[in-house]
Amino acid sequence: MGVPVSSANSLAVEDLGSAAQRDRRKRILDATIALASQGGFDAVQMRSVAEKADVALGTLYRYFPSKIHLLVSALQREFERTESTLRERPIDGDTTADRVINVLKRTTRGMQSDPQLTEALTRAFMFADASVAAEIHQVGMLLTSMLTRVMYPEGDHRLTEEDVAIARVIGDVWLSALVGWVTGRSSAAETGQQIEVAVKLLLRD
Amino acid sequence: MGVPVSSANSLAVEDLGSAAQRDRRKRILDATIALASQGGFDAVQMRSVAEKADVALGTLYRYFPSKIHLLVSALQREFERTESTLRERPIDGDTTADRVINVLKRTTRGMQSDPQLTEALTRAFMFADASVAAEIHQVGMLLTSMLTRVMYPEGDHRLTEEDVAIARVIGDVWLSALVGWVTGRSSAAETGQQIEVAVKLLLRD
DNA sequence: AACTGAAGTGGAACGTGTTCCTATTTTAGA
DNA sequence: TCTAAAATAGGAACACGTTCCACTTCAGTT
Repeated sequence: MGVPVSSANSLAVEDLGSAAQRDRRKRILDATIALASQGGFDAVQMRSVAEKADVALGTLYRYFPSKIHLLVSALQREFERTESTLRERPIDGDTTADRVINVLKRTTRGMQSDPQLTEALTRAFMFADASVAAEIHQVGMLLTSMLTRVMYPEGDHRLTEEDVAIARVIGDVWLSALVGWVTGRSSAAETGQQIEVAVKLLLRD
Repeated sequence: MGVPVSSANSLAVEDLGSAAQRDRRKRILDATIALASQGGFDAVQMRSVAEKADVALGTLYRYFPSKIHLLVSALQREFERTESTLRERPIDGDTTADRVINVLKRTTRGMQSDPQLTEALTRAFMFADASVAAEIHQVGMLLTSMLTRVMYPEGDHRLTEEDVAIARVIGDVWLSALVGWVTGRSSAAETGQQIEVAVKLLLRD
């Protein structure tokens, strides 16, 4: 058992020994983002990704066992970036609710500025089946922890179960709102509204 | 332009003139449910559905323009059944929260008793893109109205915007929980728990 | 009863995700 | 340095969603 959890799934960065391999992985994800950004989910075709990343199709599948794994991994990388950006700058807003709303709206605006990319990543996330559970779980944790940190920026706050539950519910609403926006059911404004209402319902302190 | 809205989408029951057509539509949805129930999303193959429904592939596509439309329409029919069953029997529970929790848990249990079918329908619903917006919207409305009715069983209650917002949030959480269960990220017990916590947070009266 | 357009049949064909195979290159260890 | 194993390249082949086409059947009109 030298190989960890990810053996059955995407090759995580930690699993990759050589610099060349890390570079290949990066090239693949870059190509994925570029194609998604330009043409959305349908434009991310495995042959195109392979070609753009200058990698054989078989190699692509060795790194990411399916299109969904690939896209969810891309989402994960993007999300980690967002999260670390967020970690740096202070969060403005007096109340807990305000801070959460600010952060979510800012993040949502960011995603809406690249609709095709958001469509691709969101749909992959939602379509993922059990085989992608590990990656999905990662993203879910990241989202929840991002939210709890925004709720309680002081590092010393001890999270109750209720805090975590609230963060989870907010995350759920955010995802639903995003799906609604991606599928053209709701406008950007409505999406923001939807999140704001939910947060205010949940965080009335 | 004799054909209404649904021209670009699935043929709704109302659009179908002859009894033979209504019957074909029914056969197709029955076949879909049967296949989904047996093998989930992947087992619902358009050729199999056509064969099982005793209909040509082209005809299947005339009735439902894509696999996703087909599955979402099946979901809609199932959901309407659930809803009308629910409408008959009285809802037990003293508080609003209790009633909502009871109904959601009962419904969830029902879905969990046929995991493959639930997987197929849920994934189709989540994967749907803009072209299925009409059908998805229908289902969303049905869910929200089902929830508000459970919240206020007396017909005379006047719904506030907040009531509707709460119903929507609960619906979002329910969907997320379902997706989590379908993808093996959470157990049936956790799913119930998740819903219960959210409802209690939102309906503390 | 014959005519006409819509609906249905049967099946070929195409695109893209996925798998698989062989030859070549790279890497690690002796 | 040499060699075996692992990784990659290149690409054929397969599966299933989707499209398309030629033909037949059906329903309504004259």
